[in-house]
Amino acid sequence: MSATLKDIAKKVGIHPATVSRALNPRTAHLVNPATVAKVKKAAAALDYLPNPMAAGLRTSRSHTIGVVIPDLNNPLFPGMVRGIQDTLGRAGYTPLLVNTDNDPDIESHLVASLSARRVDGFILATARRDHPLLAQLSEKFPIVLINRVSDSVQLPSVAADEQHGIRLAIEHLYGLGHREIAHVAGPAWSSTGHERSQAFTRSMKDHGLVTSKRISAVSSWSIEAANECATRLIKADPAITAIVAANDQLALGSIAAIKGMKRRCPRDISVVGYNDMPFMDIVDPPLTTVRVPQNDIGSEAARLLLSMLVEEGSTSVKQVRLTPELILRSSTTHPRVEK
Amino acid sequence: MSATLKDIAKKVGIHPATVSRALNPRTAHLVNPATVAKVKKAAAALDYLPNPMAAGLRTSRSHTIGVVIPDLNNPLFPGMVRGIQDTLGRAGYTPLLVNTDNDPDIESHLVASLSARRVDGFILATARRDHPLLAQLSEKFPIVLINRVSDSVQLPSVAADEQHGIRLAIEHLYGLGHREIAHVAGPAWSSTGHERSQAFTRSMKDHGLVTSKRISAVSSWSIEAANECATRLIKADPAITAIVAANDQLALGSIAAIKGMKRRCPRDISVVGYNDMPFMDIVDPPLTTVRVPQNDIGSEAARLLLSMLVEEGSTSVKQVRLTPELILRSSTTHPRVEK
DNA sequence: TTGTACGCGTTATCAC
DNA sequence: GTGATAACGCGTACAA
Repeated sequence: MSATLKDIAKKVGIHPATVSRALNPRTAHLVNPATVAKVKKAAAALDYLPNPMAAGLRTSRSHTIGVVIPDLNNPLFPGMVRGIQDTLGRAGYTPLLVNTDNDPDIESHLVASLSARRVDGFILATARRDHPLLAQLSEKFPIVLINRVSDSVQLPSVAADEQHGIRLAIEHLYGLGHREIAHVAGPAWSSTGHERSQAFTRSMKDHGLVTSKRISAVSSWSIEAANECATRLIKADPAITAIVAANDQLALGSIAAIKGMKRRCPRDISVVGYNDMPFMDIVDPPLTTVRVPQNDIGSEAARLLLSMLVEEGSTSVKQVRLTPELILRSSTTHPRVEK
Repeated sequence: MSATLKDIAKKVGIHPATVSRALNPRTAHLVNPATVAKVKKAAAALDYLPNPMAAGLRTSRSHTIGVVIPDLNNPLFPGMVRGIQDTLGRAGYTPLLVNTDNDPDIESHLVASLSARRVDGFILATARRDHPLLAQLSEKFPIVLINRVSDSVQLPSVAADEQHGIRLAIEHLYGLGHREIAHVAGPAWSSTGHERSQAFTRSMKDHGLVTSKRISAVSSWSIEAANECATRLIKADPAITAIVAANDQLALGSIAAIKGMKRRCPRDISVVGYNDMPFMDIVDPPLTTVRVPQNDIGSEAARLLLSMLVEEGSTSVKQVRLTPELILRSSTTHPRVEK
């Protein structure tokens, strides 16, 4: 039990309402500066902490944001979550973090329980392209999507510029002399997988390169799935000299496939990843990859949501795209000269 | 604005207090089963969600737990956090997660703001061995320490059995034939670093091996620091055939040091890590390491804290130790036979 | 078994 | 510039 407004009021000899006004920055100007000072001193002396439940009950705002991600163990997310935590925290908001494990039922359940907690808004990082929940939810709450965009509903979002990222990868390979480039694509249900796959096709076309039979999608974002997928691609077309993978796990699987076929990366086949997860600089070979600014995505999303919380009226839907960069390491090199 | 008890009461035609009793599992037995049924139906129809702020204001319990970790980006923590989230969530509690970045000032600040949020308890994963905060905090709140124990105060904790983990590593190396084993220890201020270092000395003694001049502590848990540290150790004593590192990062730094001295791991020097971070199976060489059950540490800590919340009276301080296991990979082998 | 009455700590709206 | 008062939604001792 810590001190309350009433305690301070008693100590200073004024009414609790005045104490409330004095302590609230938005209303402090209505109060005599001298009494404000006295109140503040008394508050510090009693080490008063405002009770957010009482305030929330009155104002029906919890200063709390629901953050829904698939899985914290996926190295993609801790960076984003930190970005969110840091900017929300600075603004006096607390993120409530939950994991869906990519299960729509669990997701519905968790979103419901966050609603019960009276969150003031949501940041959603779930990856499915279509989701019935989105439309309903966005009518009741301010929402920001991260690391994905929505197909159906038009919603505020913060994501990497996938088109640009994939282009960086292909320009790099093209510059090294590669022409026979394949794509290990992400699952079809995934928003990022879909976008990167489309970006691949477009960028290849822009370079005058063919993609037919050179794109194959995995069923899940796993090393094993990518291993199979890449093996299939290489067997189907032995002329391939480079692979663009839709993320780092898929790149690692592709490298495993290359090794499994007794060929070498990058000597025989170059590989480019996507995301730059931790430790991608010390795998074998160190992975050339497109780095996504994960922290920035998180903090930008938080900023966007906070701005939506103040200007309720604004109808414009902001869709922020952050620019990725290519990190050059050892998994890419010139294609081997034919003997 | 969702429905309230009053709305349900009006719909059913009874008093709000009765609705409250009917909906609260702990008091439902006081109510006519027939009216309970009617109330539940009405609640579902209006999709009533209890307002936790109002309940919390009344009961002064927020059903919220402060979870304080150094940095979510450190791969050690996501697993523990998931364990915490999952078990707390099942019990109707919500974790409030904050990062200290190992800065005591930031930590004090965050703990204060979590207190302001009226958390019902704390799970602390901060690593410093001594911390003035602990004693005070533990008087006001139920606390569980994870991944560390406290030197000064006797507090409930959940951590890995470091003694056992280090012993596994040394027995493994000993069994391979190693006798000249060095230890790249963690920072002195770190609880785990300290414990593992002590465990190393003890286990070596138990095997009749000498440790003098074979232990050196890094100043931070970084690959670079370990690189320097291991280089120093090897230069000082070229007879060393194996290194036990206090965690995986230090193991990676040690391997880098070995490579940097134009020697090979494991051919010239074997290395054992600790933690089994993600991707340690695909670094070069794949790392033999002691796996800590991170999820279990988290869920066990949550369970412990929850039990403390119900039985306020209990004075016994539980200190749980979870058993790690050795993961055999390719960074260890027989010592090279002298020519 | 159900209704009454009150208070948790805060803030918004009056009136002075 | 400040005080009085009511209300946010819920839980609970007490009365009926």
